[in-house]
Amino acid sequence: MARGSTRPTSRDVAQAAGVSQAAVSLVLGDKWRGRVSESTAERVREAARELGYRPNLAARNLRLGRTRTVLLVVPALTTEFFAGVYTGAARVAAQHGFGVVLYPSPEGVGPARDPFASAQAALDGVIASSMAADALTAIRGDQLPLVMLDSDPEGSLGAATVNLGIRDGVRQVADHLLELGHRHFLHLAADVPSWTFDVRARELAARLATVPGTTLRTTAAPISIDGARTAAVTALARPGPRPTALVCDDDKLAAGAYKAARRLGLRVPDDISITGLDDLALATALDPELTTVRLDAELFGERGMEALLAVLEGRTPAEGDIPVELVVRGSTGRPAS
Amino acid sequence: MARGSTRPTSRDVAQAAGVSQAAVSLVLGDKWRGRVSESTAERVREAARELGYRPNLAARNLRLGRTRTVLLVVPALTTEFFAGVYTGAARVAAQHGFGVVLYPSPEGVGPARDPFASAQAALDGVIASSMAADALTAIRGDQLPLVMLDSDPEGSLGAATVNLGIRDGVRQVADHLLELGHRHFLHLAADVPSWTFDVRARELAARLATVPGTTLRTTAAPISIDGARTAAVTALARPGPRPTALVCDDDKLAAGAYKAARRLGLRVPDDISITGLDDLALATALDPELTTVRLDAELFGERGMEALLAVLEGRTPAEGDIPVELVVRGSTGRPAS
DNA sequence: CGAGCGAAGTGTTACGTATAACGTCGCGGT
DNA sequence: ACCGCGACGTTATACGTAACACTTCGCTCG
Repeated sequence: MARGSTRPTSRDVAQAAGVSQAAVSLVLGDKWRGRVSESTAERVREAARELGYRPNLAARNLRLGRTRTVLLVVPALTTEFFAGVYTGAARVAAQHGFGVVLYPSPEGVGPARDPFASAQAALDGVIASSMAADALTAIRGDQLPLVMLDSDPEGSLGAATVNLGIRDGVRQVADHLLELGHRHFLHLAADVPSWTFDVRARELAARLATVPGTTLRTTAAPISIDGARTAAVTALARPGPRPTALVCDDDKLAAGAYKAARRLGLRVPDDISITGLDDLALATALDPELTTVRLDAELFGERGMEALLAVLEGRTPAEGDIPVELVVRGSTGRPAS
Repeated sequence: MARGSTRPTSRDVAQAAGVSQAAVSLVLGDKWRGRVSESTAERVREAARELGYRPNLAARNLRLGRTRTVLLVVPALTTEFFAGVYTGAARVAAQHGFGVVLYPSPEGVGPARDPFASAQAALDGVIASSMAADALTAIRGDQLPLVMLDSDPEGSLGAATVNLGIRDGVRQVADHLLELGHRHFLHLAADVPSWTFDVRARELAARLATVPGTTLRTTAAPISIDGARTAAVTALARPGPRPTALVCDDDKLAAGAYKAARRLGLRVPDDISITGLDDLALATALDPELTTVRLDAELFGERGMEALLAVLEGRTPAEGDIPVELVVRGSTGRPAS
């Protein structure tokens, strides 16, 4: 189905309205006050409507060297978390006349070298979360303004960063469990090399190290419910004193931990306390409901977009982590002494 | 942080290599066989590398009138289902040298009129799922080749459609429950006006109508776990014979149904059988695991992309629904007679 | 009465690329 | 001696838009 004849251009509209192309551009660009009479303006608008004229954005982008469009790169679409990030970013963007386009960073989908090769045509900047280093340098090579979400402020090659208060969240989880009397911990860690997960491990270890008599073991698992289940079953079956608290890197891993506990005949929270991180819908679908750390994904997206706008306008982005909140539900309790 | 000086153009590369801009275009476009000597070609490539040259895609798009980029519009990012759709579409696209960009159709994020206003600059076509009718006509107005996912073949204004075998899936669910002996059904329906949900309702009603003595009630709920819980609690508490089978429009609604059952003191599946549709990770995180219909999201995405490529090349897209599969787990059983 | 000014436009150019059309040069064939 | 041709490039142009610089004309003001 070929594109009919060919799309009408502003020149076609001009001819139909009996004016010059420049006049059409002025009218449709809303810059005609005092330059074109109301009657001619209306004639132009009418002609445009008649022909079904749509400006060719490739041409406009070329002319203006700017697109009012931004790319949001997300690690994967497997959780609703990034849906929230997108929503927040899109809201702020819309307020400033910007659009947001998503690019899930491919994992096994073609070479990682061309995340934007295709889209870059229409981009003013990039917001990226947990991105491979080579892709990162590719963007920097493109000189595209870049904001990193939840990334190492040191290693981000000078790009602006916006971070959640993950460290604070992990500390709150640790404090909560310590207060309940737990001393033997298992950390179910995400099997993904990323700063945001490194921080979780470091902070948990650091906090527990301040309390004498605590033990901490760690096991890594892929971020999937069944991967987590397998890893947790193995780790919990190991000899030695069984941990009474299972700290998971995110809610999905926690869901796997529930399955592991069921399989081993352990009751939550009587035999073992479980915590997550994210506060997804999944958290309240579990039985008992999951004690977790609520991350405000939308606020995260908003702050990311605001930072990018700041960079685009030559300002310095705001600093400071986004606060998080411990949500205590039924999956944590006192350990059986 | 301004863009350094300004990006190097092909002309800059030409000057550095001591050739014309046309030669640069030929070499970098890999069309130089028999037109440029190997040594000059190498000199051009070297200069391009040196300057860090990247072609301006806006200019290229303008020149070629084509972008090798495609937009995937998804209704929301709240489930992993569309992650699979994207993965499949991107895989096929990559094999054909195309890229895919995502656009979550905004719900309350700015006017619905500009889903692509921003991105359209760089698009050859659109794959869209459950799209509002006005946005649909907007695309058609843009003359952009369009493939609709899971949409009414009749009402799609002549656009190509690729559909899952939802009807077949619903019929399998109904058959399974009827076979177990259920006669009193509650349909927990998604509160979203969309063909894909209409079909579920129609097919379920049609199938049950063929068996004398069955009853079917319906209640609508927003697609969220807690929205579904509320709706299900209300519906199940209504007077009259309590349904023994609860058919949910998707897995997320089913998770809400579990919560409702817990709240009402009903055991699954002894007191009530529950079914979902999607087979998300959520399905096996529930206790007992959910009987549901597995949709092959990746295959769905692949078929969608293949259809769009067919349209772009003037071919006729393949026909036929994508098969689905009933997965029986622990959430369905015989009703207490 | 002429300078000046605002309204209402138009002519032209540039953005960076891809490619069709055009040169030039040396050499082999007749 | 001259034509033709392949190798190696270059020149020129168009894609559709936005915006700068300019023109024309009727009026007002000093």
